[in-house]
Amino acid sequence: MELSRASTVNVYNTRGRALVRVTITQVAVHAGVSVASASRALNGQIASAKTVAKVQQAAEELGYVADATAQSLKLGRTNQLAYAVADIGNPVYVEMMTAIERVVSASGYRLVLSSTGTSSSSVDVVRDLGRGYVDGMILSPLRVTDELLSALAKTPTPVVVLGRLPDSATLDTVRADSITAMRLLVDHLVEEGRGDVVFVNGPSDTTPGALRRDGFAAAVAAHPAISARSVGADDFTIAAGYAAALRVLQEHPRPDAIVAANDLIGIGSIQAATDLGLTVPGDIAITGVDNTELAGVIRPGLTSVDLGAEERGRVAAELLLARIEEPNRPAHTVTVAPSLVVRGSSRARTQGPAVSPPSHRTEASDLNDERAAR
Amino acid sequence: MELSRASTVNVYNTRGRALVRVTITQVAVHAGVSVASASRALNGQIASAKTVAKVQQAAEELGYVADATAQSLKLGRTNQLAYAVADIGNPVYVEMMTAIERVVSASGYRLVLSSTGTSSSSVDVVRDLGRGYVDGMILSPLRVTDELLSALAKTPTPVVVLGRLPDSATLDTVRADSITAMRLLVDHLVEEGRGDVVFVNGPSDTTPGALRRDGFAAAVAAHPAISARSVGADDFTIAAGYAAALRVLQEHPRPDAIVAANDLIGIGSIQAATDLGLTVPGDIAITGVDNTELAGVIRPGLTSVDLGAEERGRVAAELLLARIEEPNRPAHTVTVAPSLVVRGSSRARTQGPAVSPPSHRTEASDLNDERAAR
DNA sequence: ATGAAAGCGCTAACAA
DNA sequence: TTGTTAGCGCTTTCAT
Repeated sequence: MELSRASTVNVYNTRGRALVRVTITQVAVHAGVSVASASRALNGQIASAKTVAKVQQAAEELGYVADATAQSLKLGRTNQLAYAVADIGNPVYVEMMTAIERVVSASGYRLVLSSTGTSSSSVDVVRDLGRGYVDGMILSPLRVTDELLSALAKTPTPVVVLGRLPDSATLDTVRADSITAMRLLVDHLVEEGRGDVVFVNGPSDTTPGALRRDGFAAAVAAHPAISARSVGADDFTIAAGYAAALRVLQEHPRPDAIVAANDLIGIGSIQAATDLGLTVPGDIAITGVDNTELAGVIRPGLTSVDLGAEERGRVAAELLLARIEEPNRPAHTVTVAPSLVVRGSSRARTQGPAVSPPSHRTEASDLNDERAAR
Repeated sequence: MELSRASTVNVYNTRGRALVRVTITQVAVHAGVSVASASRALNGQIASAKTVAKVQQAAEELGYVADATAQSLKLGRTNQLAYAVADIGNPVYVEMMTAIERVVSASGYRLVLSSTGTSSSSVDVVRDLGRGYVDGMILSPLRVTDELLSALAKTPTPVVVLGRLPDSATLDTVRADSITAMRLLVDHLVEEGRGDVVFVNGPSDTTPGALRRDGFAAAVAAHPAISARSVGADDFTIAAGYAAALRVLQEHPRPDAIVAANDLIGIGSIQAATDLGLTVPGDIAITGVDNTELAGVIRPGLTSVDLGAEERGRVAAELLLARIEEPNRPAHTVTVAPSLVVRGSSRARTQGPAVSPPSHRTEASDLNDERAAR
């Protein structure tokens, strides 16, 4: 094992730790009953009070905990569900995870998070989770390939997909409505008097990238008077958004609005504009997508369209629980409606610095900003 | 199942999905061999080429995947490790997770993330993971209680703790050096001519909160000439930091420096100062802890002390792998040295807006800013 | 090289 | 109410 030269390492004697696993057989022997009685006593099945007492004391004394793999093998379920997501660095996925966790833990499941991004592909993750580690999984794939669809079709484990799938795939799915979302943003900018809009996308070979690009194209088509085009950032991150926006803002003529494909790109765009000495929204209006907490925290506040991450997570979890309960039920596709949240970054006039807490859409202080959509 | 009124729901017919799990027995029958031969063929044990071919084809045709729980029960290991963390919304934990994942996946383990924050306590998580779901775990507890120490002592699963433990606990541990970290920050601020410093802590009943508070107190004790005090934010978040800083900055006399207990509180403090019409660093210098990506992204850049999250994660993973391999080895405590990263938020004079990409400490553009520590 | 059989730790059906 | 026993799916001796 290599350790950094900068580190200090101390070594202590290991106390005698109980690295051995105590089994139910040992508990039964210790309590003077059969393993069946021990199992029943431990699981609240019918057993005499005397037996229960003896077994519980024996279990306590020996530090018994039931082995999860043996229990799972016998019972055919693990009481574990997985949320598999590519990019846990994006706050919107953390928000979804929190919503999912709330629902599944209320139903007695533990949620484990599988990060598909780093070393393994989503296909590997689906295959692996399909081996019985979990009773069901919620998948947020960044790219939907034929290989992934085939893995999804083959896995015996119930799956719910967050994101768009081809119509041919009849799986439970929860989707955002990118078309409406982009229309809300473009309509808003046009209302605010912007006429030269650039869409700063993430990678367009990802599902969200393709959908938001198409949504933007459809939205601007409804406004023949404005000028619009798209560029791509390398990633859905602040740094990539910064780099892409820097290029866009140094062109001539400079656009008067940037529609970023997500909040991170939008925040990078605000920083780029500020570093170029431009004012937001005076010189340039900037909007994001996802309405993450950061959008309310940055100055100026980032106008963003809320894709309902919390609701999508919650619904996905509910669909998964329903499918586990009834494996052959028809597949559902749920589309969650977006809503626009207008903040300072896209208004026609700048407001003076006001003392108000950074707000998120769930906070009352934000309600003034919010506009209903659809 | 309840669905939001705003949502659209479509229902399709379910294609006949293979919800049944195919076992190795079925593969063996299909291939015309015994289960033992099938197992050997599948696992690369000695078997004739003919047998291997037959078995592999049968497995392919039937879509066989070995059941994880049965395999785990038989082999006594799961090939899974867990990272249990309270607050996955904090980017520093994501950074650690990424480092951990890199190490463990190189050794053939899958990493699962257990979020201890939301519904269950860390004690529950330790107990649950100790049931055999995983071969080992890395724990980042926010609070170290006697109950947690007792659960840690009892679990048969190898554990590495990220954070400080009482000296009586002889477990593998990886720690940051809060004392040195806070000293680096305070020394830097004094050098820059600041003389009235407020420490905006997170909850001081957490381990990081207590350590950073003590570190700050020790650091200011070395500078009798400056005035210093501490206040507490409700949480290690941007919003809580904003609220706490707002209070501090409205007092008279106003301090000329804020030392925030982490970057999120520091960013909230910058926003609060800006919203009050103060300039950073002109009117007030602000520093953070953790050197997360956000510190390089915000304007002005947030001076921060890097606690070595990447290294701590990597070392923790290495310690865990070493312990799994050799369960009775002596316990190691590794302390990772901090380093100061100076950015615009704490300099004596403000620099004009410069066009440079948002930088993180790993990027070359940041090297100019960085000062070696220790 | 292959097959029969034991057994990982647990729960549940059946008998007593 | 309790104990005996089968068996979840897999790997691995042990014979052959």
